[in-house]
Amino acid sequence: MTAQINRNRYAKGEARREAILAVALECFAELGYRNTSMREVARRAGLSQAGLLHHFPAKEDLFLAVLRERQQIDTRDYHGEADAIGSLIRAVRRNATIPGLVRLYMTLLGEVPYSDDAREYFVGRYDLARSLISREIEQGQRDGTVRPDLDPRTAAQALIAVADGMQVQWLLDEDQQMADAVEFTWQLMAHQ
Amino acid sequence: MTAQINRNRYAKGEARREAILAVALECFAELGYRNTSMREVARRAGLSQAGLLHHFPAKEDLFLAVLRERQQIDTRDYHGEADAIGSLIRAVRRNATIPGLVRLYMTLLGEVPYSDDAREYFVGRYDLARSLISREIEQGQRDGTVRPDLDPRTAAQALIAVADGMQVQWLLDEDQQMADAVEFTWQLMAHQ
DNA sequence: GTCTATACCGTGATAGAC
DNA sequence: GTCTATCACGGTATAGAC
Repeated sequence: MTAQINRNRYAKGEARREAILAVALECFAELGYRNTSMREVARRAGLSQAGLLHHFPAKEDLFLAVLRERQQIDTRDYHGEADAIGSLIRAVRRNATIPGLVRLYMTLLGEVPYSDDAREYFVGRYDLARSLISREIEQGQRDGTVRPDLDPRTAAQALIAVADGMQVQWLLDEDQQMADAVEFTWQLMAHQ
Repeated sequence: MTAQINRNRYAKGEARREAILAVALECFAELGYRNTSMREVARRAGLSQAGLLHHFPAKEDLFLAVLRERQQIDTRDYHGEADAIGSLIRAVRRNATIPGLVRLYMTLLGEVPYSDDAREYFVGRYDLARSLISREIEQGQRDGTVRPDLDPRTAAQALIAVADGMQVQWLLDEDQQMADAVEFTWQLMAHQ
């Protein structure tokens, strides 16, 4: 990327791109992917539809860019924390406080069967989470804080699954305490 | 509905409707909801687009009909079984063998944030599952087969969440043993 | 109940001027 | 980089024959 060589040359274009991306994320979360038109994104971003297409040649590209942005956030969140399971629980708890975020997540999930980009995003995300969490479970088993009879990989899968599944239930009824259910499951895995 | 008064009068129309519905379900599972056109459904069902519109005036109506059909199947499956948790695990295991079914499920879930019909369907589905499963957990606690310190409702939520969450992971990688993860979680809840 | 034909409008996408 | 103009397609709708 030449952006670092001469930042000013692309600064304006980059700023535009970022602004569009923020609008797109807002639209996807608010209206859903399929109910969001390029014209609406363009309107909210203050340029014409063709102007928008200069930055993102296809709607799919907008979708992809949103995915990539989220991936950066995820990776940073996970790597910044030594405590993968704690950060999973905290992330779930935090998600409930950010309007539209869980909606967006569900929208992205709904695209998985039909978009290779969406699949790629989630595969990477899950691989990372699974390996970090199962490693932590193994460590817990060595420390005697986690039941020694658990298969670390299955346990990690189950923990992540609870987090995802509870987002669905929360979306249907915001009274559902999604983080509590994840913590509950994690405590079941604790040494007896 | 007058269908019961004189069945023959509507038998042909009903058969057509059912055939269309089967095609629509196939299309949604294969192509996704948003990639399925009314014209394509009509083509596969062997009638014209206008003919299709006679039975289902809007695409949303097709979607709704698919939901209702699934709801019937679900209700029958759950009520036919005394063993709600066992039937949950069996359902998850069976889902992996029916092509497109998990895809369809994800597609429907993806519509939740934007379709009242989809929300209504899932709310009813989860309420039923949660109450049946939590009741069974309470019974297990009385029988001494389930840990007495568990909150039955939270445990039921977590079990359902694992089932849903594992479908996501399975969609990304069919090697994931989704039913095993549900069983694993259920065994964590067993009396120690 | 089903067809053909036709039309309206919103959508994603392209071409080419500035 | 942004625009106008234009396109083809899809969801929806209607009229009218059979």
